[in-house]
Amino acid sequence: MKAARTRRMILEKAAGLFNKKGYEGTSMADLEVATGLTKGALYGNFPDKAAIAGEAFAYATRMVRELMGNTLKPIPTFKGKLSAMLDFFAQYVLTPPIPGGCPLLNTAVEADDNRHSMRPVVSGEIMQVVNGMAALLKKGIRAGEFRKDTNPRELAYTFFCAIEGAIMFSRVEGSREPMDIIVKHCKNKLDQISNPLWNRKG
Amino acid sequence: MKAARTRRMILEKAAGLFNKKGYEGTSMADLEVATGLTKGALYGNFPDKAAIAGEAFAYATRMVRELMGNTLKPIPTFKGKLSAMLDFFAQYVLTPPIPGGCPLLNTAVEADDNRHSMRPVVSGEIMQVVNGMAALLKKGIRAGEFRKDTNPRELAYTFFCAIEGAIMFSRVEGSREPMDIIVKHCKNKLDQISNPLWNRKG
DNA sequence: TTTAATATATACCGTTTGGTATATATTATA
DNA sequence: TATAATATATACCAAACGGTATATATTAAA
Repeated sequence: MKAARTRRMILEKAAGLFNKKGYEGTSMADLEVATGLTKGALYGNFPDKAAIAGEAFAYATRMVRELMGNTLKPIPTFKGKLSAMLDFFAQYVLTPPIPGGCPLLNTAVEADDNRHSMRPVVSGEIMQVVNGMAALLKKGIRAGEFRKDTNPRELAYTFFCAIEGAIMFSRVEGSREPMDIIVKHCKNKLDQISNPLWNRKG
Repeated sequence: MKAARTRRMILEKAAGLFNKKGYEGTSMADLEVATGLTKGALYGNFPDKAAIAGEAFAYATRMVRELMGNTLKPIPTFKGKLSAMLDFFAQYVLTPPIPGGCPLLNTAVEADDNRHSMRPVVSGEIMQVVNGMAALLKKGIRAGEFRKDTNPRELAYTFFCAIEGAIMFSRVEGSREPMDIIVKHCKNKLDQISNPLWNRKG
């Protein structure tokens, strides 16, 4: 069927639009222009605007997750993976994989008071990222890369929140500086929790 | 003049509305309901919707700044002030002074791609907060509370970004847990940079 | 208390909103 | 290639949008 390709194209364009302009700020007319289609085609593939936005968010997070997965896969050490993860998020500032910055941040801020149905969805996606970071820290401890008194959960939460805050800060300021400071700080922390043997290694 | 009180009342209601529902998500009809006034009164006091939103943001940040200033004023030590600052931001999660969470976060996320004119305004407000934190750290170093190898600017950026990310996280999850973890982490950091004499003091 | 100035309400404007019914292309199957 | 199924375009809808002109209250000054 042709619809499958069309659906994907719509979601790709919609993901960027909603991420940049928000749900209320994006009109069906905007989607017509971005996709080069008409309302007939859009409503033929999706029941309504909310469905497009919902699937577009799922598309966006899947894209980012896949991209990050591919980036981390070849890296041998857990410290290296975490460091690359920080660099990956740091990219969000000027060259985000989905135009408009981090879909988690944008959708979370929009969904905390409005768009109630999106809250558990966004929350779940965030938990996946944080749990992923915590898992890397745990494995790193077991592998002897990190000190045993490291608190994986606390550190994962801290890294994630600092990075998301830095995305907000850097994007509104139009400068990489805040993000660079946060990434540097987090990498220092990674060095601090590293066992001497592994320091300067990954 | 009566207009002064009316203006203030409009801004007070508008600040909460825009902070909760965003600029695009808030209609003039919403403002009529919230204020109990009609369009005639609203447009008699402000030229257009953008002006209301702009002044409402200024109102919101001024309120928060005054509230925080009064909270920190009676605290004697710089470490105590910084600790109270963390607690103050932590409040944002469930009982924000302006309904809808942190105006800096909400407006920044909305303004990075849309509402271009608001970007320098939000950026300026954020820098005030970060510079305020950095100033407290610097004074704390000079007063002997904090170690001399502390980097005030880097730490202020990190605290601020972590807290803002935690506000986003906690609000979308509807739980204080992420924020509590970040506040605990930041306070630990404050202990780490404290000189032994001052530790456990304030 | 009258009057001039100010502030608010009412009624309306053109445009845009999300969404639908239906006609027309475009596919894939036989 | 004829045909049935699918996909897209066109034309339209009522409602809501931001904003305005003007009439009516309300306030402050004389």
